[in-house]
Amino acid sequence: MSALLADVPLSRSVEDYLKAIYHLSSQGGFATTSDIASMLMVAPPSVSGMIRRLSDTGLIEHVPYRGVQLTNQGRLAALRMIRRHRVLELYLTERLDYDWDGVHEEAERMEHAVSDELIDRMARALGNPRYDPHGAPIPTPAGEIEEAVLIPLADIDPGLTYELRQVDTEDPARLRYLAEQGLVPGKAVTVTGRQPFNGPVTLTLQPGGERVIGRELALLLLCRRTDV
Amino acid sequence: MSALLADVPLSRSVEDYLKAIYHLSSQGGFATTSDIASMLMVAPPSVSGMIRRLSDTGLIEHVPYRGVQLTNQGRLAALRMIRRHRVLELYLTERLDYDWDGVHEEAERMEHAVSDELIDRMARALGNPRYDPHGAPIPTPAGEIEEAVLIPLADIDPGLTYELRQVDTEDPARLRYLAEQGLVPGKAVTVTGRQPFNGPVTLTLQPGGERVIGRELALLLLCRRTDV
DNA sequence: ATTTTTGTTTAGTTGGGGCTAAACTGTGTC
DNA sequence: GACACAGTTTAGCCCCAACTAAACAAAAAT
Repeated sequence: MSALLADVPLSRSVEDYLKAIYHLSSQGGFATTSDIASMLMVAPPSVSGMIRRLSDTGLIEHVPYRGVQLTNQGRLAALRMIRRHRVLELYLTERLDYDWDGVHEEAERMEHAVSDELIDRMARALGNPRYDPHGAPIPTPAGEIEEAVLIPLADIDPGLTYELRQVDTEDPARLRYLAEQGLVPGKAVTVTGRQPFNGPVTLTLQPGGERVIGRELALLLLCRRTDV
Repeated sequence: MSALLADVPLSRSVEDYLKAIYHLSSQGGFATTSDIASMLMVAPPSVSGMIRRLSDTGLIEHVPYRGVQLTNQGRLAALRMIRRHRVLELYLTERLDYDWDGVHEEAERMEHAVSDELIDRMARALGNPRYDPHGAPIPTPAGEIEEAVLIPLADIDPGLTYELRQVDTEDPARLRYLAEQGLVPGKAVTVTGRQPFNGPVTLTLQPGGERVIGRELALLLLCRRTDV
């Protein structure tokens, strides 16, 4: 009964809304109209209109004046888009020499046009990878996604060793800067000092050495404890 | 003055219309409303509407009740789409193991979504190829395309040797059959007999051997003289 | 407990790109 | 020259997905 409606192909817009709602409601709560609007760069009334259509087709649930959440069906559709996006990003960097700061835009357009078949072929060609170039987990074709508990570098315990697992931005300028600094997934990091009042964080990279970065960036660098 | 209008991105539909008009008017003449309609699977009035928009933006010229032709600007836009399509088809077959009978549909959707950048990267990865998997010439980024004079196998002189250069269909069933028969670009062929009244053609393949094919297919197989 | 502010929704409009039904043209036939 | 017919165009409609302006709810401030 979950698939009462057939697999009607979704429009480009619908796919974008579902992805946005997925990201905005990932930490449990509701995605609000204005958050969706600003993420998609449209006016709030446009979002209200789309919310009506999406909840009519059963992809989201809407609590007026509070926000929306994905239904199971909607979450699956969103995860399918996220899989597409991340496989494409990885394929473009690995096989067509894109830089990790340039793939987002290209993948953003392609994800709406390619077939599941192509995505699966790309994934196979890459050895069914689990992470995209920014360290974000790639959902499986069945819609399962790894839910790792990661801690922003801004908040990790000084002295302990962590692995930088994921860089949580698609902004080309930030990504370029971080790559220059060697702050890429897989690196081992230890925080050696932190200035008060949201000041910069001093850290040691292995391999690499000393770095000082601002809090804004330190919030984007998601880490995991490695030593016990 | 040819580029009075900026490089406004064209819609998916507009791109499809330009491609269709290019193909239909390639042998000199006008593309008619109903030919465009049946090629794009839309109703004739829809074509009339689009013709208005395209000629308003200067991409085509319209002679009422006669048909349309591409302007220079329109031809360039069409050739850009054809380049995209053919590079994609070749990339998918060469790098992602698609069969030559399955690439068309995928390329058809992707060609509207990818950047010129990606197409050029794919072309570079393939060594700037000149022909797609069906032997059709790939336009250059500047919009130049090879205009070879090819003769349908149905019409070639018996006894002489030709090279099969291009297979002029995208129909998966026909393509599959032709591949099974070894009728792929690059093969050397000699016609050894032809039945009257549009009957089948008997030919020898090198390498391969004897084949008998109907006239319908023989019209799709485009050949070039090889011996002097 | 009102009032103000902020955020959301409804109402009404626009443009792209389809559609059907009806009017019109051009061509070929008697 | 008149007519029939095939093909083209116009008229009028629909859906999607955006927009602005205005009405409405909820939360914050007085």
